[in-house]
Amino acid sequence: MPVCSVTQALEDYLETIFLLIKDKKVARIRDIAEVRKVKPGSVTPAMKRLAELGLINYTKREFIQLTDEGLEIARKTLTRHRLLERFLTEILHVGLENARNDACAMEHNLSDETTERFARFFEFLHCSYEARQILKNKFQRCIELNLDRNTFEEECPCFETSEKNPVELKSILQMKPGERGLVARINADREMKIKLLNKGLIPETGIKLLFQESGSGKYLVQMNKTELELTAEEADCVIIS
Amino acid sequence: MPVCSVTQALEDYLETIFLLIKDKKVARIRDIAEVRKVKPGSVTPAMKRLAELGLINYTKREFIQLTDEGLEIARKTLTRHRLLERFLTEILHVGLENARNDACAMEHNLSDETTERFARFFEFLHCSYEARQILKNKFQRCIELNLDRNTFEEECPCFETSEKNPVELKSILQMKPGERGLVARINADREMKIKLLNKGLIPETGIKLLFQESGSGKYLVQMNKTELELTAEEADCVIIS
DNA sequence: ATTTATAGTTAGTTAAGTCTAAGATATGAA
DNA sequence: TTCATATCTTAGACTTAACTAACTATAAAT
Repeated sequence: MPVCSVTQALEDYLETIFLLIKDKKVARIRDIAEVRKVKPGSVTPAMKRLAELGLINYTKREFIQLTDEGLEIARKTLTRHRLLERFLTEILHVGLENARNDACAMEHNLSDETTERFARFFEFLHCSYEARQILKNKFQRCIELNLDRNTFEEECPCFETSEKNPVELKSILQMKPGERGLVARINADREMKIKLLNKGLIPETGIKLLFQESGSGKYLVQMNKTELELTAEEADCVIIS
Repeated sequence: MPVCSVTQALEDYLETIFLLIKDKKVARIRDIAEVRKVKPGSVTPAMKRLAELGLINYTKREFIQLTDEGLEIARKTLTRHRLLERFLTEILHVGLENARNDACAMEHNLSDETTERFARFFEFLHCSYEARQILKNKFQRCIELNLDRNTFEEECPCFETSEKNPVELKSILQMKPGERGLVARINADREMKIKLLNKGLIPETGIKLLFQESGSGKYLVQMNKTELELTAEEADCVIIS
């Protein structure tokens, strides 16, 4: 009588069942619970719901089998997971553990269009030697350089091809009150970078220096119609173009 | 006394409050409900929980104010949303509506590392003219071509730089039983492409043609240690390298 | 054949998050 | 001032999804 739709949790169960059957031939309640990090007592009712929805064949204490429809959903979810995980690791060079967790969180509710675009990105790389070189070498080196050093070195490979602007590293510190600019990047170590990113200072964000508070020495910046207060140290990390 | 952690739903409420205050100066229950597509009766208890967690200042029937901590979370969530939405629209050329919805679904539970990498991708593009050209022109044209035509034309810009392999379009149809290969791409219209992607046929997937069923004419393929059945029409769309 | 350990089920509880519908409060117009 | 309307709150119900703890079935070992 209930029969709603297949929720995120149920999709995860299907995915888990699929992988268990693939690896170990059968999916037991116990193993499902272990993989999903829940108690066995939580798995049984989930199996009942999946069975009600016609996604698995399930009778008490028997082995669990995916139906055709269940298999389709499991494969679909897994495809999204793999695409996202690969994109994060291979293109963005995110560490495996973070990539895995983030892919888990993102794999549900991903539109067909986005899924297709992620796949197409790989297809594109597959046939474009040039693109591969740039992404897998230059971008990667760019990441490594920035992780090792505190500052974004001028020798960073991506500068080689920068359109003949003399590389000028102007930060908010060099701005005059009332002056506007676009954030080019954050020049800081990891911790500071994430802190400033999380405040909203992502590349191409339009900002305007309102004024420097004489008392505290803090910089008041307008960004996306809201105000932001930065210490001198923080302001100096924000490179403006 | 309860005090758990800030859930996805609560994060969304904070984000909504932040945006409302930015746009309309004040955040009313009614507007929050409208934006979040929820009934006002659901908003009040959420506000109580946010107040308990110290993320907003809230007293009955008064305007809602974000605390410093609440503001921080709202900004952080919004940053992730913006990065994802921009990445989907600007780099992967996903349509705005899908990009927006997908960003909403992905913005929670995104690790700092991944967030930073998305931002760095923009930073990289910002300073690499070459990368911009390739991604924003070639990749984009590649997408457009494929959307207009049914087949992946040889004139596709990414082939120009393909490492001197004579562009051979071999599909599963041309494989011999027992032969192995890697999926290079799916050559099909949108609908078929998504269907095959969802079965797991993403680029670089290793596959092996098991045999062609004489009766049904279907192709049985091994992929990631599982078996997949494809019609001749489907098999012909899967380009192998 | 009986016991024991393992695996699975059930019932009852908790919590988040939504809804509806009824009640309370404030704002503005007659 | 009073009444109508808009806005907000409250209470009670429902769903999903987890937990614990007690119970049951199966398989292995004595």
